[in-house]
Amino acid sequence: MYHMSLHKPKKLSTDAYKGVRDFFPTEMAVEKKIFDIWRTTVETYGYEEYGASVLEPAELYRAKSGEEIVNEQTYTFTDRGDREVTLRPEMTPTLARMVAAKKRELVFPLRWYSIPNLFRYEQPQRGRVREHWQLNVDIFGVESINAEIETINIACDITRAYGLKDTDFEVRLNNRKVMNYVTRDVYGLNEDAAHKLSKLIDKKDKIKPEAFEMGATELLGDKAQSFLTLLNSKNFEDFTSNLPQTKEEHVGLAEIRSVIDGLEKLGITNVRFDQTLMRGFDYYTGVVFEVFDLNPINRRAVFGGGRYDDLLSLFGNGKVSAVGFGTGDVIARDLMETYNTVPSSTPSADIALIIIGEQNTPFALDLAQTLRSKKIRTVVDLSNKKISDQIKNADKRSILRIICIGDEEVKTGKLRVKNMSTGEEIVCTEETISL
RNA sequence: GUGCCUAUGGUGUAAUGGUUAGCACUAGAGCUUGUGGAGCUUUCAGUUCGGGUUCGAAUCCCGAUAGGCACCCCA
Repeated sequence: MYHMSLHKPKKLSTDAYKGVRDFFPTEMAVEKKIFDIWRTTVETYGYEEYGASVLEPAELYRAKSGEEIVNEQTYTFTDRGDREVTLRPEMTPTLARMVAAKKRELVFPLRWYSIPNLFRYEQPQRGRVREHWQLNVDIFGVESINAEIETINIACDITRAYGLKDTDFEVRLNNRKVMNYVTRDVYGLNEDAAHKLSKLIDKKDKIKPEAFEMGATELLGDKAQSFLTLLNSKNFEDFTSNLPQTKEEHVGLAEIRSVIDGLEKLGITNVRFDQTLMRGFDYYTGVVFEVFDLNPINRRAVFGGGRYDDLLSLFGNGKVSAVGFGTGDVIARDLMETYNTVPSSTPSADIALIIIGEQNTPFALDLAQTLRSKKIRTVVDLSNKKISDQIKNADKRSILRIICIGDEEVKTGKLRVKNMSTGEEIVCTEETISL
């Protein structure tokens, strides 16, 4: 126990801390179901689970994300040894650290997944909380776009397992190589201007067309109009034909084409090239993708990921090609609620033992052990209440079967297993009992 | 960090500025000491907090706090 204020007994709030969730058994059952979908799906692709501590040195994120993000958007504190510690806001740096650490002894290609809880210090709103659980799926050591195809395939399998049909969602693709080619080679921007332009593209759907056009003109001058035409291309073919003539197809475009073709061969046709898809991370180097629910109520991406071939070089161990994605439990819940596929809860036990008369408790406890040894989930009613109350209680918990244990049963050893939905009773003994 | 909205028992809700703040659900007790789902009786429990206006505030005003939503940001 901890000390409460001695002079002023103030009631403690029963609310969970801002932006984090309590999981009461009803909610926990749903959470477990989500994790179960994640685990069983990725394991059919041969992925292995890994884990790590929620605590990381703050510098792990500073290296990549910058001072401001660590200070303002993470939970960071100083420990007793004056170390800056951060509650992990994402898993990828931890994963990169782990893979880099054992790079020489790991067998590639590596297929790893994890379900970490992640923390972000932000204003909670729909689809966004301060602590969430996220499935992270990554494949290391595959240079070809088959890695992209595999991970997107997994993402689609999981989305379907949530209860969505292929017509309910859409995979959106882009390629950093293409965007770099467009901004640097085609429009001749320097790194800084290219970065600004990609931020602007990211905002395109959120700001007014005039504001977007103005921003584009600022960066591109008289080339802005041709850029706008390019960016407003309706589809992939349209986009490639709006690009200025080049001798041969750019490698980034070829990758996109291959991913779309490869997925189509696997029966995934709800894939669309989206030239405005940027994703916030700077570390992506190739194909980036998101999965979106087409129902506008869920505005946030269901999945997001891409290729990040350079990240491991942060740890000075050379490059390792990598493709991965993440998806959260919050959006999974939102989707299952939207599509009415939230799994119903299952009873906590297969059978309830009802005790009539306290003197019969030892017999019931012994019988319970026998049942459990037969893998029958057994709960003993220890309330000493009236028989009707005990039966009511079992009924409220949707426990399908009961046995009443009174003087008569203890004396004769004859037990009656009652089925609560049919009312049917089966006579047996402790030795012959089964469900 | 900014803006908008909201705040009544555990939950969901009702109450032209004017009775003792009503109802439903849940939970507890009972009608019912060997068989449940129904019904009836009954108990516990509420105007977020602090000011102000008024003869009178759950109701109107101001502030605080909390929550939701959106922006910012998005790993």
